[in-house]
Amino acid sequence: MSINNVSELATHGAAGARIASELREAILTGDYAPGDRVRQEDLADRHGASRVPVREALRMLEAEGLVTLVANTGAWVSRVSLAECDEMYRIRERIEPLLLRYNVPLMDDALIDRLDRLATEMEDTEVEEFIALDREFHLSCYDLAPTRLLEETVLRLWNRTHSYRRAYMRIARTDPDRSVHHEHHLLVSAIRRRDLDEAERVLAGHIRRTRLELARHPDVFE
Amino acid sequence: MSINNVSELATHGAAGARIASELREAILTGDYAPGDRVRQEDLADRHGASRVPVREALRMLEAEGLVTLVANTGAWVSRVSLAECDEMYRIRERIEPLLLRYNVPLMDDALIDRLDRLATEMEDTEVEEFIALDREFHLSCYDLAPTRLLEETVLRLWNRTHSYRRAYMRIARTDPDRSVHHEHHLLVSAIRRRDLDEAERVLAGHIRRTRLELARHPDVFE
DNA sequence: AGCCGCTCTATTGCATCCAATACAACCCGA
DNA sequence: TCGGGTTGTATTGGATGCAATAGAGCGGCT
Repeated sequence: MSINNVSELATHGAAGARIASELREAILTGDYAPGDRVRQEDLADRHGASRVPVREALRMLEAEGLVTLVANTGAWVSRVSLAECDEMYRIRERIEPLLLRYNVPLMDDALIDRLDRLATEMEDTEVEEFIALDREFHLSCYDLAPTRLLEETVLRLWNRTHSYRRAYMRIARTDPDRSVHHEHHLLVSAIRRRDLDEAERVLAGHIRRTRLELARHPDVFE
Repeated sequence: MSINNVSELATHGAAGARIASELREAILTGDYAPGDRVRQEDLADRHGASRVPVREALRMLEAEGLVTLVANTGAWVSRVSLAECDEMYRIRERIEPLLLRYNVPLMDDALIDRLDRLATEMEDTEVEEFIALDREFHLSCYDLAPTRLLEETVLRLWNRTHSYRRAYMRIARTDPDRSVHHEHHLLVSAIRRRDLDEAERVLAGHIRRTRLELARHPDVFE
C-alpha cells in the first residue's frame, strides 16, 4: 500500500466518499434492497479498503437516510413506511415547485426540447427504463440554478423513495397510468411559456397524484 | 481504558454521536463561530476519545450542514452566504406551514397557553434570551406529530442559520422589530381557533418577513 | 525585490489491532 | 418440554501508529 500512485494519484482522502457513492448507487439500482443488512467488512473487502472509511461512508448515507445504523449491532438499508413515504411526497409537493421556479428562467430551448423528448420517450418503456427516464426528466429541471441546498434536499427525498417507486411500478404496471405522461407534457408546455405559476401548479399536482397513487398500494411497503 | 464502567455503562457505541451532539451545541451557543477551524485532535482530547469517533462526528455534522470538510485539509464551522440563507428561508416558508398543519390538531390548551406565554415573555428580552425563547416557541409547535422527516429537515434549517440569526439580532437591535411579536400572537390565535389555513398563512408570512429583514443586513454575512 | 522550489512540521487519512457487544446455540434444572 | 442462564462466535466500536498531504517558512536564483 505505497506505490499504487501514478494512476490513482490524488485519491487520498476520498475513500469514504467513494465508498458512499458506490453504495448509494448500489442501493438505487436495487443491488441492495430495503431491509438488507450491510456488513462493514463486506464493503471493505469489496472496495479494497479497511473498515474505517467504510464506517465513514455509512455515517454519510445514514445522514442521507439511505442507511439505518444501530449501535453495536449493524447497518441496514433503510426501510420506508407508507406514512413516511407520504410525508416525503408532501414535502416534495411544497419544495419542488419552488426549485422549479428557480430553474425555469435559466432553461434554454435545447433543454426544453430535451425534456419534451424525454417525456415522449418514457411513454412506452419497461419499468427500469421508465424509472431512469422519469428521474432524468425531473432532475434535469433542477440542476441549473445554484441552489445547492434545495437541490440536495430534493435529491435526498428522491433517493430515499427510489426503491419503492420501482416496487410500485412493478406491481401497478398492470393498469399503466397514462395521466403521468399527460402531466409531463403539461409541465413542459408551462415551462416553454415561462408560466411560473402554472408550472408550479402542474408539478405540485403531479407529485400529489403520484402520492395518492402510491397510497393505493400499501403492499409496496410490506 | 477498561474499567470505567459502572457509571457510564452502555455508552459504548455512541462516542461519535455524543461528540457530534456536544459540538453541535457548542456551535449553536456560539462557542464556535462560522469559519472557525475545528481540529480533530482538539475535539478528541476535549472528549477523552481518539480521533476515530471525532471523525464520525464531523461527518454527521457535515451532513447536517453545520461543518464543512475539505479532504486532507480540515474542518471548519460552515459559513452561510446571504444567498444560501435566503434559500433556506424560502424552503422554510414552504415546509414549516406544512409541519404546523400536522401539529395543530394535536395541540392541547396547555400547550397553546404556553405558546402564548412564550410569545409575551420574549417581547421584552435581550438578544440571547430572545433567540432561545423564539426557538422554543417555534419548535414547540413542531414536535407533537410523528413526522420525523419533516421535523428533522426543519430543525437542520434552523440550526444552520442559528449563528446568523444571533448576529442579526445583535446588529439590528437598535430598531427592534415589534411586528415579530404581533405575528407570534396572530399565530397563537389562529392555532387556538384551529384555523389551519390561516395558521399556515401567518407562519409563511412571518418567515417571509424575517427573510426580507435579514436581507436588509447583508453585513451579517461578512 | 520578487518568484520559484525545497524542506519541515502540523494535521489529516487510513490500516491494523484489541475490546466490547449482541446474538445464537447450547446446557442444565425443574 | 420449557425457561433461564452460559458459553462461543460473528461483528461492531474505538485506540494506536504510520503514511500522505497541505501549507508555512526558508533559501537561492534571476
